[in-house]
Amino acid sequence: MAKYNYTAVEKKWRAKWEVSPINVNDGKKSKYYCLDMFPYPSGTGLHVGHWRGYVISDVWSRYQILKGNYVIHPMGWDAFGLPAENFAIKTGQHPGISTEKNIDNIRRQIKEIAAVYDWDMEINTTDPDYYRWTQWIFVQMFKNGLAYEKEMPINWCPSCKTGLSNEEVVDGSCERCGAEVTKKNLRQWMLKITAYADRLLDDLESLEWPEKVKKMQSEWIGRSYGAEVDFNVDGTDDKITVFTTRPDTLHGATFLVLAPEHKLASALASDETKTAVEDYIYKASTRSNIDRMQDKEKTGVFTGSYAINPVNGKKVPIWLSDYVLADYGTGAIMCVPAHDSRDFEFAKKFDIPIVQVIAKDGEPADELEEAYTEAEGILINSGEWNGMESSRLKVEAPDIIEKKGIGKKRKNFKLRDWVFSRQRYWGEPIPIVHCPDCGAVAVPEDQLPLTLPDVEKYEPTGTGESPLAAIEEWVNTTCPECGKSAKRETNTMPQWAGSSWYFLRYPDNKNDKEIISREKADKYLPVDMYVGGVEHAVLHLLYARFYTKFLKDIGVVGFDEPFIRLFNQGMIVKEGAKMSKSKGNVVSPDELVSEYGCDSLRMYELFVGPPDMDAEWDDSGIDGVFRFITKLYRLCSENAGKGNELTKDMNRLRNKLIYDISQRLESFSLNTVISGFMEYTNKINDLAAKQGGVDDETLKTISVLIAPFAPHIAEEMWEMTGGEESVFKESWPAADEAAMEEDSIEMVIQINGKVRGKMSVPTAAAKDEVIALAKETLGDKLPGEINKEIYVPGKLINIVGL
RNA sequence: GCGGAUGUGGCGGAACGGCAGACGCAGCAGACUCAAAAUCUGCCGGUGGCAACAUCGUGUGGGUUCAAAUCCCACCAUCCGCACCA
Repeated sequence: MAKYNYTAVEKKWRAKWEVSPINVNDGKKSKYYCLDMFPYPSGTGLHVGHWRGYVISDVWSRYQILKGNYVIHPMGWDAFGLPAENFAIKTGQHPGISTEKNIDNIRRQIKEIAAVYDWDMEINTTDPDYYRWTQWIFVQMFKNGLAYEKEMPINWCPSCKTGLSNEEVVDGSCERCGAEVTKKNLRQWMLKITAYADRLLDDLESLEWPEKVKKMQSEWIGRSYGAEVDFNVDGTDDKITVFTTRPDTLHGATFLVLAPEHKLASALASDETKTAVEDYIYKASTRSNIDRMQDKEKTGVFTGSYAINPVNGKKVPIWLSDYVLADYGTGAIMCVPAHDSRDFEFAKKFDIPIVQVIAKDGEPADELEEAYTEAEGILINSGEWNGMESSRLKVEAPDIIEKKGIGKKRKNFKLRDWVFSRQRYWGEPIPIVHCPDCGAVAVPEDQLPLTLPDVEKYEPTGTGESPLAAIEEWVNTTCPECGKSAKRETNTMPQWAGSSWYFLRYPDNKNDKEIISREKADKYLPVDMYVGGVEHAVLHLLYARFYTKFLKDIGVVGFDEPFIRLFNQGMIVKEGAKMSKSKGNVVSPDELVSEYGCDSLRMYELFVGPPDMDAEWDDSGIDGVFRFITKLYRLCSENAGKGNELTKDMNRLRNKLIYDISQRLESFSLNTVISGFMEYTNKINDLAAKQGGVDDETLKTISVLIAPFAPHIAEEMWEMTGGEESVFKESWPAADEAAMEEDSIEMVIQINGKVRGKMSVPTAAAKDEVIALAKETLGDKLPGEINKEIYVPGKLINIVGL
């Protein structure tokens, strides 16, 4: 028996593809941009989980090639980052060296996938020719007022010794290392992502992304509509502005609460309350986020001052509490305990009056058991608003308040500006010079890239300065505007900087005049399909969308959204846990490839389960795919070129195969594509045994269909059946539905919904014939009295007795 | 607490409201072998039965329907996201 020598076959075809690429840009085909989230070149290398995503995108890319497209399918390296830097701290070796080594290893591993990556497009975020443009974008943002400096308390990771963005803090801990995040007052570079909040939210709708990801982003942006209302502080000229989404409940506001960090907080204290207030403010300032989040019970302190509710003139006490966030809205809220559960809890605890202003049926309750938070009901206890519908008033109140001159309409976002500077070494230097006379000045564009200098110590200082601050000859420079001596910015950019725009660079990666030519941007972008893990749902994907919108505004590109379609592949887990070096459950693809071949591993990666679901890895399962490939090879080698005739039965199978595979592939059901190949190969084998062989037409069809999944054996089969050029020069076939018709079909016979028999009927048979035949088949099982006969053409008959 | 996803044999998983368990792994039996590997054939949810067959069975409890893994309601478990955003 002919043994399938996958090693030789795979080697042979890789060499051929090298010489004559299968994905050619002839300028006439339409483009299809299929992108992987580029990897961080870690020292551990790839595991089978990484492979899965790359296989999925490669299958899709090869399918697009067969559909006649020119496919942009590039790969690169997101190579700035902490592991390389930490390794450098330990060894004293420049992080660029270990990075380069890791890239070489991972490139080698990725080449084992045999994906159709265009390696001429390769990029590396740590390459000065690349980060020149990362810096260029920053300069453009600076010039457009979107990059600004600010001294503020930021999230600080004491372990990484650097500031973090809001997005990088997960449950109060550092997204990277898990250390508890603290606050630190630092001068920071910020990006004004909030200027794009509306567009980032509204444009989500147009994207073909998983609903889950869209939802996560929209909640992260968190837009809400309402009003700002001014409360005068009784007996002073001060006023406190609050933000509320429920201005309809204004008459029910019986107290105000300010964040302890509010600028009036200590000024509001009276002589009697001074000690308690100062004490509360101090305690709040020292508590960590985690501490504050774990708080179940509300705390607070009365300031001793009162404010005047502007709609009814009532005096309401002003409290401080840390459940009010200083950096959202105005840092102060009006509290309507009857209609907000947090205010209710606070009012109960501190014995503050609760005034109901909305009643579901127009009748007030004797005593509220809990806050009624719906905006549905009739206004009561609300002066001129009495009798109005709360749902309507909720929408109209901002305008009414504005007309009365006691506040204004307002919308708010949860999204905060992006803390963009890091106090670490291994990142892009921020291209800014600080001049005592001119202030912050951008490094002129013709002087970019501003390259990362060598340092003696990579260790972060922990003082809020990056290691670059220690290099005097680098720090001391002259002002690009006035020429006087000045100092360079020593902070670096976060890792997200390079990944927020990399998809733009691939098609024009050697352009030394522009980030990308507008012509190429128009021709090759945006990305049609983006494949990667769901862990970037907010971070990377939000930042990349923001960058794209900015680049559109300055005319670099002509589109608003970088990624039209997004696919999140499920994680591969082992013993129920994510693969990691520390858990010791990493399965490397290297041995599997040498033992079973690339085609087998590719197919097995898909066969493990639905591509968007997590899947448990089990090495032994790959045997099944390997056996299938062996079987397929044997079928082909025993029959190819024998001149067997294409029989009607075989042609039916052939067309059904085309139909099923196409449908499953289009709907991204890649696991059932693989099982479909197995199923049909079994059937074709059986039929071949019965009729004495398989024809070349059928074998050719299989090789075209299987080409995206197992490209090597596909080429080999194509060649065996007489193909002279690559199978990828073929077109994806269309099924002939007429040829799929069976002469007879098997129908199920049910009595009262239970299967009681089966029968074969001619496809063309009419309803009456089928029912008569069913009754005959049932014989004495037929119920005496028949209530109903259900006939589902081509499927079943259900006879329902009385 | 809120929101989302998932729950089917020993295992991974199939199944436009229409034969539950396709396909594969593991297992069992047989063929070929001196033997093993490879390969091939058959069996492979539970219970009862020699068998034909019957009966139960898709997390739990209800419901809709001639017919429910699939639709509806309530609940349980696991995973993920958000978490005082006023």
